[in-house]
Amino acid sequence: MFAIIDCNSFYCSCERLFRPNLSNKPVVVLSNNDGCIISRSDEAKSLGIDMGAPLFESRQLLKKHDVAVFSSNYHLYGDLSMRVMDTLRFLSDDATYRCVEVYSVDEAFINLDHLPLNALEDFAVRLRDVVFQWTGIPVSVGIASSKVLSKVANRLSKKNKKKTGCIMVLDDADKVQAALEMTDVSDLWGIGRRYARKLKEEYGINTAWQLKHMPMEWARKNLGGVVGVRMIRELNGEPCIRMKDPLEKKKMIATTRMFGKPVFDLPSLKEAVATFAARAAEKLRRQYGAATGIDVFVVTNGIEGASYEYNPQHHHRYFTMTRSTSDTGELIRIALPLVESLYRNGTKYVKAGVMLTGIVPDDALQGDLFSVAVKNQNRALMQAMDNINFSMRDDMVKYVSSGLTRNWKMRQEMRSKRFTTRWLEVYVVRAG
DNA sequence: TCTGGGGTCCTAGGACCC
DNA sequence: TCTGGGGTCCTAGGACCC
Repeated sequence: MFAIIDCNSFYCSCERLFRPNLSNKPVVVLSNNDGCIISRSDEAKSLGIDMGAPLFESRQLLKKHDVAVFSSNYHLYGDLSMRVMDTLRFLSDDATYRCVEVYSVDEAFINLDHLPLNALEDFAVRLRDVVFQWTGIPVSVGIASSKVLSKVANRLSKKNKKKTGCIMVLDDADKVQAALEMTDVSDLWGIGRRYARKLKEEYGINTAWQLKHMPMEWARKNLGGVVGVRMIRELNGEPCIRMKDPLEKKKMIATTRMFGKPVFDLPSLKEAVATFAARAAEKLRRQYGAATGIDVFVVTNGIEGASYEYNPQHHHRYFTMTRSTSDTGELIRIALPLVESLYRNGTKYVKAGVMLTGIVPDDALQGDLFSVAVKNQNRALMQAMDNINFSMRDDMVKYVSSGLTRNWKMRQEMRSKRFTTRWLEVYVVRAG
């Protein structure tokens, strides 16, 4: 059996932790650049505020109902996420069973094969209560025989919190049937917009229960090949999506941002790309990796003076290196000519990014037959830089090409303090 | 007039997730 | 005026190999 533990309205719950006066009030958290609404408390949901709604469209509604609005504060959420995950690992004896998979910042799967069926409900209650007691974050727990079914259970547990207490265990066929019958295909984990529409319009399949009874061959043809087959099996309670090894490294690392305001000039664009390359390299070194490919992209949105229209166009350039590297300076040197070659005078740029691919472990750095012995990658320098930036302040030490003014920096006008990760911003209970 | 079979690797692009 | 960021997996098709 699998459990999925999901933090309720995670970002909002984090904000509320330090603003207890907001505990029954509507709260929303915005995406980077204060663009869209990406987390909503229950009270905000019931006001009809949609997930992903652009802020400017919801301003009226937010004001009318006195909704508390926060910019996203990833230092805070990341730290609280760690505490929740640590608690889950502790409660499930992860050191012994190696059974916790952190799936996202606010979700984790736990493999429960070592527990008897009749112990599942109690275990779920314990998870919910102890996590709340130790971290202050409310969670929902769904348990079933496959990951897809556990997601179904989790979702339903939140639908009617009073009745379920945010816990649902699908441990017999009747419960599974009832759950699948009340689940729309579009709410299944793995069925997105496209497939949901196709299923409904072309095949008249509306519920998860209907989908469960479709033949494998049909799924192979019409639902993305092996992915579709897996979906049918999972719906039938047969686990096909394995637990991921927590030691697995990322295969791609990206750092991308919308600009706070549009950029028209090349120097600013280069500054941004250099900054993103530096950030990406930092992430790369954190997993002891080195990259062989770098992809730089910019996003344009019409030309200066043209009337506003949201019609983003991506342009990118790729470069494959003869040997992998994790050196910030080297990556910046490669990235800058790429962005120069992309730049067109008079174009309005709204976003840019750097993606590192072809990631290999950095102890297996492949030498290059045609260049002199590798100069140790400036590794000592990189390490010193990372240490300073980690312990003091992001960007305490940086490359000049990343710029000093940074006019393109994103907007974050309503960010709360980094209560748990910055000494200067620690929560004050009593002054003096 | 006619032109094999079997395989690998890579990239682009689509679909999905939170 | 104004619409996030960071990932994964899969497939098709081209280039190339013997």
